[in-house]
Amino acid sequence: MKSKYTTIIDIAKQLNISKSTVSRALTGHPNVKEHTRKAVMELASTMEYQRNSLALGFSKHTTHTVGIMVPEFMSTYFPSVIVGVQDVMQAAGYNVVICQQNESYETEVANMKLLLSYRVDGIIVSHTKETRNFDHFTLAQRRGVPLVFFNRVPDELNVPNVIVNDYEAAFQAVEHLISIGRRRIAHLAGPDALVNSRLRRQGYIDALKKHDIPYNPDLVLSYDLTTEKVKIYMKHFLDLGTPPDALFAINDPTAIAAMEVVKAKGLRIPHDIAIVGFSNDLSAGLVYPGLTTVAQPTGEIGRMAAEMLLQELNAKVKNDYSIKKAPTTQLPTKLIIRESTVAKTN
Amino acid sequence: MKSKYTTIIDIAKQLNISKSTVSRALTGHPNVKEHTRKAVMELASTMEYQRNSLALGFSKHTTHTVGIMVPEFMSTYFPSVIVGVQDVMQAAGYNVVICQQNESYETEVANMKLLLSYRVDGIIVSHTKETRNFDHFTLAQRRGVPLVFFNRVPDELNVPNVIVNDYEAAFQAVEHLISIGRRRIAHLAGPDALVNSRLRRQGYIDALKKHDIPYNPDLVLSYDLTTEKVKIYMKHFLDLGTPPDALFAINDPTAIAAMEVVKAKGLRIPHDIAIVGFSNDLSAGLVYPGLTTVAQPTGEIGRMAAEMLLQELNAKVKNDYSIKKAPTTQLPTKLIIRESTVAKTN
DNA sequence: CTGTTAGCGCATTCAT
DNA sequence: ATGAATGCGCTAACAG
Repeated sequence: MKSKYTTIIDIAKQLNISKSTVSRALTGHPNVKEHTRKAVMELASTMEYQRNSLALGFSKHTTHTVGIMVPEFMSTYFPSVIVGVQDVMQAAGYNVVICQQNESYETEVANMKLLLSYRVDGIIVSHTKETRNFDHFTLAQRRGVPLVFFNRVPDELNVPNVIVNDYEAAFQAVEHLISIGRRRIAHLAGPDALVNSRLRRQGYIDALKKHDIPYNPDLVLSYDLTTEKVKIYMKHFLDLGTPPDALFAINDPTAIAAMEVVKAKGLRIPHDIAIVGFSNDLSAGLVYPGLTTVAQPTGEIGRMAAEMLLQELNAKVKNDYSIKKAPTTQLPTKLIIRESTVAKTN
Repeated sequence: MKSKYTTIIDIAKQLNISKSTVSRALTGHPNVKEHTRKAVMELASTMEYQRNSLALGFSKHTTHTVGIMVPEFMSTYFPSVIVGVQDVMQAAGYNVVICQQNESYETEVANMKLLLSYRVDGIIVSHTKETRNFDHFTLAQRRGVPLVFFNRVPDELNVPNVIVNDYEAAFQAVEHLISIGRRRIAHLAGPDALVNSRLRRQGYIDALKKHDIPYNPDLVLSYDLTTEKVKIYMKHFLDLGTPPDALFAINDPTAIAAMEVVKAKGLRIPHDIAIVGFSNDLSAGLVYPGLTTVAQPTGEIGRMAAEMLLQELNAKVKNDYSIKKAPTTQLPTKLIIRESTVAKTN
């Protein structure tokens, strides 16, 4: 099968020189006569030569391409991290391939195999909420493909990662609720399998403890991050004999879905129930009332993850994280106070 | 340089058979003894054999991978189209690689070259707002790589595409504003270079005409889709001697930014000014008041675009759109009426 | 400065 | 049912 793409052989034939010379001219090798180089460049341009990265990666065992795997991208969190990653990687001469898992473990495994089969040089990952088995990640490591995790970092793996202090951020968020006089604070938590979900819950618990508010398990529900469940669980909270006067939600979509339930029931936010989310999704500033939430430096998270991956890629001797501790970068969060906790005083 | 990846040669050596046999076993060729096949499969599994797609695509001139290029993904529009594309393409056995242009023409050209250099089999595209030159698209066509456009489809190119009836949808949206008694309807339009921007503006103009409302150029501004500009232009509208009593915005982010300006000025929505957006972004239902907007079937757009691309890929004889008309699919829109045009009657 | 050659991993055609 | 040989496009080592 003859491809429509121009090859260096086509160029070489036309110019009556060897393909090596063409290759050298094209890659900017010093040992090429200026005249020859110019001729090659010109012909390559008119013939619209398009380098075959498959052949190149195939023969060089390196593709100058990295993958980024995210569990979903319907919130603004992951897209803005991706933009940060692209910034840094492209500046460093790498291509970035984006894979989206739709929160499906199977898709995650399939995408990992896809990236490996295309021999990407490294991968930046945030795993799905379903992921319990991490063999596909260790496989990459065994193949010498460095990984950098962010946001959802498995406890089970010793890998370089970029995180925020979920525990501390949650602690502060709940302290804020306490500071505005709330005592019956409910928490809609994420799946226990997610480390950041566990950390945020612990921050919640410890903040209560610090302020001598007894921990009430009835006010905490872990759920699978689907909107329908929020409605059910939130209704359940509101139907309690003594309903909560505040809610700390695992993330902004959860908080916003909960707000809908509260408003539908005719309760006022924050008067009857104050609400805090997490991540400062774009929509947090748009909903009514504005959602108090923990801002994460998404672009910076992406850039840092990319920097860390570059470190791995450029290491003269590959880091072996089966024998030494993997580096971690912790970035600061910031509590953004809006009207869902503090009503505007006009 | 020795790769850490297992190859069919490794397997062949261990089993003392030829790599041809291994290849046949792995690809499910009929002519392999059951015993041999089983041995190969088992060893491949224990050695964690990972097929080298580079080598395969390289020798077969086909990669079973398609690209999708989107101008941005901070709104929910493009991500949900992508999910639709992935649905169909993955079911058809194709891999999907996502590229994001950040609304930059240069990035678009670079990403196109990236995809071509990786020899993707086809590409689904929505171009950036900056794109005026389409050579990178015709290049793909000349290379025999089929393209399918959606949302932003260049007039200049005869290519398969999936669209909605922007003209009709805009017409209806404006008629809705007229039906609630508005006569001074402003329009924040997008760049003229975008076909759908021009169509929406024409729908706006013709709806006015139909209802004998004189077209007032002072009430129409085309802009570059950056939030800062919305603030400036919207303020300008509101400062007019007779400010508009309604706004039809090119898209939801524009409408939402405009709402902020209106609210900051102490005006009421929809009482003083009614607002309509376009695309039914997730945030349209979250802002206060809820934004009336034109819903687009995003998932279906992605699925259709993928179906059309599969048609091209499976065509026994390549369609030559320099001599015949490219197919187009038009999907229905739906005006979603919320409180930004019709206040709730409690 | 340039040409020749080997080799990357795989499917495939041609032998056997 | 299996092995040997070929070619895909490119870079780099080697030879001049």
